[in-house]
Amino acid sequence: MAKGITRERIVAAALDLLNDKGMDALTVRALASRLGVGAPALYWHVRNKQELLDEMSTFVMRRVTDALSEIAPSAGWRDDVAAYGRVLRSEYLRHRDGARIFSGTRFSDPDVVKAKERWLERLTGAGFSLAEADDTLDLVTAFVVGFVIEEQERGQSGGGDPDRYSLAERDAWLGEGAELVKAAGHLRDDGDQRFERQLGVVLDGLAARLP
Amino acid sequence: MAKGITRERIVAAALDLLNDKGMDALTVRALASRLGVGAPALYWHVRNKQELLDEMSTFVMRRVTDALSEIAPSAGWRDDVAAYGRVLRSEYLRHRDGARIFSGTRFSDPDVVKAKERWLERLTGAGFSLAEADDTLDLVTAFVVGFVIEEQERGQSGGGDPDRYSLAERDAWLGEGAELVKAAGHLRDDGDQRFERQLGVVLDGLAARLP
DNA sequence: ACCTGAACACCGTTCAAGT
DNA sequence: ACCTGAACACCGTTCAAGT
Repeated sequence: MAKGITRERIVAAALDLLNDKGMDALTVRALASRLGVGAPALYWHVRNKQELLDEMSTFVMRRVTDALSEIAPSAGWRDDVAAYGRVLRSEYLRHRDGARIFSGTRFSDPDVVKAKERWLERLTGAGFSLAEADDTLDLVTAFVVGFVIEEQERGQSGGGDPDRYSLAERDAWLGEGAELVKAAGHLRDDGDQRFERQLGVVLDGLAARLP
Repeated sequence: MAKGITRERIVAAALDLLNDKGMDALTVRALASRLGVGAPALYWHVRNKQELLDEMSTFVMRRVTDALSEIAPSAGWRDDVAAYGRVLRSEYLRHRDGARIFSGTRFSDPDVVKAKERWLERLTGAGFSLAEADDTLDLVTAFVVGFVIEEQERGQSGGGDPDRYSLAERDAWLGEGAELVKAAGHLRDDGDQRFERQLGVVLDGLAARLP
């Protein structure tokens, strides 16, 4: 039943399965059964599991570039770069462990890479040299990836150690001699706010490079 | 022969194996045979594979904090934070896929977390509020993690597609309509230099938050 | 062209048994 | 206390065979 397996349906089901059960449970057999077929059936549409993972990455990155290209160029480079960072973060957040799994992966689709062109145009148009524009995108990407990896690790830490991040338990676990660490833990606010603040710092640094 | 397997020897051998053969080849059986014992022997010293991976993370992070505490406080916060970033990067670089594997992981040793205390002291002493100091360390950590993930992915891309990153092939693969992307690719310099430049941007942004 | 059934080599883990 | 041998359930992948 529900036949007509296609490459796209496989990728979509794989992303669903990843969100439901996590990376360890993303197995060829579980994926196949979710699609109502036997495991070997998938090998007709996909060379091997690695190719499936690559396809998933490409799908996610294509969503990123689609979302990015829907952003109308705004008043200045600062808002544009901020929007870039926010979109990248929110697309990573859609998928369990998205930043760790889908960052720094090679792309099997040239269009994904070519989407960078528009952003280099905007930034060089705003007064950045090409090298600076390239650095800018790299830097913001690196920050977002690192930020969301931490964020997702903390969020869905699931399973083994549920209240490692409960403040009281954490304070006790830290013991003596870490008063600032404890106090900082209690100050720690919402992920969105921390992201905006830290993104602001990066943008300030970039602004300092412009005439 | 060569008995006397201990927890530390297991972790060290696991890190060696990771560097030699990569994450996929880091299997309990391969690790055991490298230590001259059968696979079940490891389960006397370690509860399961996840605990082994946690122990590896803790080991790596302890090296980071050791390296960090050997840095004498310098003239100003800027050099201190720069040194923090450089040490974190170089320790990640010691291990294949180090940034992806060892970032954002939970720590099984309170001392590793407590090492943060010294850095919060330095930064608050330099005029940052506690919240700003916490943001500062988070931001630099996030940047380094994201940067090194990309760097290591590119570096040892090994296996399947060896010259995806050869410039000529890449230009051809990109096709038409991505002239800035191509030009930026040719401008791209050494990883150390890109790291220092981008770290400098982050530090400039942090400086803008100080009185 | 697309899928199944059976099989292969390998994996993490357990457990009785040895020393 | 520490390790082995044999076994279990599961994994990715292949391949002949079905339709």
